[in-house]
Amino acid sequence: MKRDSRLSSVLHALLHMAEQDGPVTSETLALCLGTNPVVVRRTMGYLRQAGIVTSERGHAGGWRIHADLGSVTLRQLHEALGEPATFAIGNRNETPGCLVEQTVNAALEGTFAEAEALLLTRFSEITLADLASDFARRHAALRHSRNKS
Amino acid sequence: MKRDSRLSSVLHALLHMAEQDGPVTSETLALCLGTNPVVVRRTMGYLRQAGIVTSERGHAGGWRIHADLGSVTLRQLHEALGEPATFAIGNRNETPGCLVEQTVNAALEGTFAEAEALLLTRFSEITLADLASDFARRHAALRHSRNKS
DNA sequence: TTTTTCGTAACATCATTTGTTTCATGAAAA
DNA sequence: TTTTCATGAAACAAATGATGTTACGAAAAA
Repeated sequence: MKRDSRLSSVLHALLHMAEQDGPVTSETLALCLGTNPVVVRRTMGYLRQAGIVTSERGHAGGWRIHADLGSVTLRQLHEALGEPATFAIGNRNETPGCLVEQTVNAALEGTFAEAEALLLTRFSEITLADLASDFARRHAALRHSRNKS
Repeated sequence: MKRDSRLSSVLHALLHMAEQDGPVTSETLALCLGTNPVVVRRTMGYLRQAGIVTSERGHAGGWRIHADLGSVTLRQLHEALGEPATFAIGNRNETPGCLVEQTVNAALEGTFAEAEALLLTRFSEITLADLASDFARRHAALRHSRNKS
């Protein structure tokens, strides 16, 4: 199953951008992500529409975070990306005439809805600032283990 | 995103089989599901391997449920199907060298794991018997509303 | 005016599920 | 024994959707 990795991508990009003072180009981000600048523009475009980042053209242009790291949640990013389908498992037929299938759909939908609600709740509890401090912790731990060895 | 609808399919098939006394052919199930007999065999084959159904060839052959309806949970069916990926959202790179990406992955994986655990717990709480009685309730309600009108 | 960089459209590639064709095999009926 | 009905399985085709690529236009700064 091919998974939508855009949330993962934009998080990766945003944390790299958070480490920089100035704007970061699509080219640079594409190198970080191992992809293509056009894909970066396409994906980051959703975040621009949501007001989370800005972009500037020409010399010294690129992408900037246009929000406080502590105020941007994973849920906002997920919404900015258009709330892509959460589950890779689904009903065969969304509007069945068959009563048996309606029964099956209802059971599965209820269960998926519950799991999705939990996922979105957790997403709304995690900010970019949280991830940035996680990263700082990992970075420090790595330096420490390097010094020891 | 193309969703895996096999769990939905086998549930639909199993409930139809539960309504029948004798075996049900792949041909009949394919008509119920709006698909192809070969697809039915392919999918039901997983349930046979798990011992949930049996199949017989030749005249008066077909598929039978080989378990008590109350003892088969959605989780067992999900496992029988090979535990397909739950989420349509995932990490871009599963084994990143980049520490930023490791941080992002860890955060997402933890969240997804929690949501998946909830989903599997709910799956383990729902049996075929539950769905069958749901169906009976819907069926009765439909007959009632028909009589009134 | 040249270079840099984003914006966008159009198309190509790739992966995965689902559907289809085909033939072999086994079991029961004629 | 032959025919019919059914599954088993392999191989291939179609459809879908994310991702990658090419190409060109527009804007901003050197």
